[in-house]
Amino acid sequence: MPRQVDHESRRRRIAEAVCGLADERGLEGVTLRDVADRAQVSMGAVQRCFGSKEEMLLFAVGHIGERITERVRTRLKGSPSQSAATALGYAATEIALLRRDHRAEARVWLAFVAQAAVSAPLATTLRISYAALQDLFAHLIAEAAESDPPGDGGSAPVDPQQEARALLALADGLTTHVLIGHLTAENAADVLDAHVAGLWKRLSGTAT
Amino acid sequence: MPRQVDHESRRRRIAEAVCGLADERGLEGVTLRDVADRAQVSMGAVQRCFGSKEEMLLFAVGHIGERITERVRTRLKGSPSQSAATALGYAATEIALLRRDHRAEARVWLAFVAQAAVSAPLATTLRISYAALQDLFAHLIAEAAESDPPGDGGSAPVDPQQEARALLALADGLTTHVLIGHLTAENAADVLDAHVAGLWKRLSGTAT
DNA sequence: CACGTTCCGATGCGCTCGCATCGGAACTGT
DNA sequence: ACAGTTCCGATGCGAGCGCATCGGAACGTG
Repeated sequence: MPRQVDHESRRRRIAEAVCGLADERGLEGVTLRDVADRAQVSMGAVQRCFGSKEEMLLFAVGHIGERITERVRTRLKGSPSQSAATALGYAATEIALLRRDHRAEARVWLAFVAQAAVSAPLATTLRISYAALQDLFAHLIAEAAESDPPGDGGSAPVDPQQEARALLALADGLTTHVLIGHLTAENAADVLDAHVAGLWKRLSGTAT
Repeated sequence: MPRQVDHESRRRRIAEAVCGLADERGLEGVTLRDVADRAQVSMGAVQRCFGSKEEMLLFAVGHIGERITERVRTRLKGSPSQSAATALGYAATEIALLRRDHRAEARVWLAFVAQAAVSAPLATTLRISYAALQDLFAHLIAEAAESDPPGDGGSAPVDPQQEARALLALADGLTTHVLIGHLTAENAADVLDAHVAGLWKRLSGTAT
């Protein structure tokens, strides 16, 4: 068993290179040669790690998806004591990738999403991440709902899944609008905060 | 003044071809040759109409942007008698491009949005459409607010611009999630309806 | 220490791309 | 009719792409 190489770490490094290029020039600007250059490996190495360009992109999108999901999860675990509402706000802000240092991730994610609209395998990979995030949010909302039940009327039958869908879509839309410069990051943060506040109010009952 | 050709209509035809291809294969799949084929003109004609590929894409995105905005405007003018809330709901549904026959437009739009994240001129063009839509929504919301003022407390200082931003972002996010198959069109419609209903309730006062 | 296996950097191939070029068709004004 | 202008279809070019190929370097094993 001769010379062995840690394929997995190399694949991850290549994925990072893919993301860097996709951030700067869009998905169309991602070529095998440039990826190899940026990852400081030769083209041959890239070809050995991935059977084709598509396989490489698929791995990259899965990689970044995991990274985002993991960051949200970490954010939640890191501060379990605070109220569910606060946690929800943080998580939503995190998912909206509003911080400047996450702008790159957002651009890459958007590029993949657009491509997924015409590529079935890519769409499948993306759905995994979205499903994970939606579930995460839904559980968080359900938890908040039962830890702080409606005051009296018990009127609003808040559906955690539905609310999670809304929150996720809103965060995604806001991120997109910030990326193309239609909104500022503050605009988006305000909208998101207001939405979370509204959700929180509905959870804790209709009373003021 | 020799042979004259209706450049404008030709440009529009070419733009339609661009959209058709972008819908089927994504923006990367749009080549001058294929565009010419689909538009039933020669490559030379395309090159004469547009100085470069980028210019062609820019025109195409402006074209489809106008088409969407115009459709929403028409939808509103067509039924001016109904309540502002109902109109808002219709407009939002329209903008979310949820109907199956608008799926193509949605895919094309998404492709351009993603590209705009790394292309300044494209972003500028897109912002025009988004600004128009946001203003449209904001005016509609403001109108609804004054035609149906808060019942008593007059507490909630609903900001039309902010609400318009939220609605637009939510619609965009939902459209995206439907496109990649994370949500069904019904899911999205439900979420959108619920959001509009919530907004309406906030407009007409905090009372049940 | 040689052998066998695994790995990869360099190179080449076939293809497609956007764009430039140009000769002739199409058409109007005289 | 004919000259002048506008238009466009065909063709060529250089560049860049993804992928296949292969000879040799690197390294565990007997």
